[in-house]
Amino acid sequence: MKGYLPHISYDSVVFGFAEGRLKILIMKYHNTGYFALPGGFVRSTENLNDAVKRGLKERTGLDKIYLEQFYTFGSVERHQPATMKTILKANKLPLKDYGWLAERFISIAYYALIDYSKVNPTPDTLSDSVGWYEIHDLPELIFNHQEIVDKALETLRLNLDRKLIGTNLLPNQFTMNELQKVHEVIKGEKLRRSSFQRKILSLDILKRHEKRFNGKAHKAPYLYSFIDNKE
Amino acid sequence: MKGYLPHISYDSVVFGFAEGRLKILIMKYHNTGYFALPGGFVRSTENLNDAVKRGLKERTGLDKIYLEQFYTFGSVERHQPATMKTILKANKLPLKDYGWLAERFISIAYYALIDYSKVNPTPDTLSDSVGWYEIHDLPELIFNHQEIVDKALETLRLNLDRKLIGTNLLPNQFTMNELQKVHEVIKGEKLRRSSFQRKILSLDILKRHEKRFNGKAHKAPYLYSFIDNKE
DNA sequence: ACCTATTGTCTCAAATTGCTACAATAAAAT
DNA sequence: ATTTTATTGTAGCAATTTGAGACAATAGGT
Repeated sequence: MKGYLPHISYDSVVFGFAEGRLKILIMKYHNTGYFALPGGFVRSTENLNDAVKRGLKERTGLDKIYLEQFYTFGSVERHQPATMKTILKANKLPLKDYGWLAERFISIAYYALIDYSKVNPTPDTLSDSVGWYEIHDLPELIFNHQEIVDKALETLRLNLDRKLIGTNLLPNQFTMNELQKVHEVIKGEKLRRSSFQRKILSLDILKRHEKRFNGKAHKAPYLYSFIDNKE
Repeated sequence: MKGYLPHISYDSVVFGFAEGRLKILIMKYHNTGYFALPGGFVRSTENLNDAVKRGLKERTGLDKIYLEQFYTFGSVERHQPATMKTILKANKLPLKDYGWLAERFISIAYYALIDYSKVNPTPDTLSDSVGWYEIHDLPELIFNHQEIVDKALETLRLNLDRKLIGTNLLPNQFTMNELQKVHEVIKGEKLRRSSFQRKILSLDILKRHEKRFNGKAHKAPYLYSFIDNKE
């Protein structure tokens, strides 16, 4: 317990984009072979959203993260005390102090969109690694974490056009082609180059910068950045 | 405590449609003048979703309800122990047994869509009335319940076209005009009759029945019902 | 028999999207 | 220096969807 709200946790699906693929952060627990989403708990006098931000800062080193709550998982089937007891034992943590971790939790799930290149994945005390995994090639995850990932991707897909969030997965400046690839990998389908470009530009949310000369033997693309406020 | 998960509650925004208006169920607490959304708590071995269904069944008498979770509110500002203590005092409930109600709660919010004509609003032990209020003409609500209502309506608006849910607010059979009014009142804008009709019919989700003769001096409209499964 | 309000549907204009084509161009190849 | 190659920016037209109005059909009143 020690200052945290009992039975309440959060899980986060941290999306990054690299090598043309959509990736998420997965933790591996010490000496168990168990894989899980990064998660945490809420202090007794802490805002839920702040708790999640705090946890993400610890795991990624990033401060201002695009973050969205998408579902709260509250089924009793989620509760698998044996799994958590195995993890505690592998970490030599006494049940008397840490047994509360093996109780039932209702977990609020968030997804985050971050610039892959800026992240410095940092394990916590229970885990010996935090790493990037391609979203369609994940190891087996504990509890219902695979379900959480699936729902995160589904929600991201639905929100992609409504909110203008693809840019959160890219560096400050990016080419139209990179943005299109982000959209394609989230939607899981190829998009027409000319239609995509026309659509995005008509939204008036991008600022055009100088070209990027990348040494390739063809016309150099313009760089764009996302315009936040436009009054 | 007594078998419930501490610090966890749910709130429900129950939508109904009557007199061309969108309404929701609001409870009034005994002897206090406090108004609130219908809510409740989760038993230690109960699915979150089942807890909400159980509560709605008690308040409305309905069994199969269209229900959707839309957000979990976890800010500390929600916590206003003085308000809850006033309610307990007005109900002559001793703090020693019921003080847990005045602690901090993280609340999972759901909205429900129901057939207004089928509901039988039933108060619980703390409240002396449950009644329908037009969504844009609510009394002042406790805690952050107004924020919850606002977010429920916003989510309903976003889901209206994506999911095919307008029919859940109407009786089994309804006219195209009634369905259009439901859409208009949720979106907060007038819709074109011919475009609306064309759009809805093209979805192939409605079955046409006989006409409804309502004694008015004009052409009688067809009745429709929602088709669930179509293979 | 005519009038009135509403319904179901058609039509054409306007806007959006799908798809192809083509000139521009950065650097490698000749 | 010229040609070649891969990619980019954008124009143009077809196909589709949506907006807006019009009109015949009709249930019941006058």
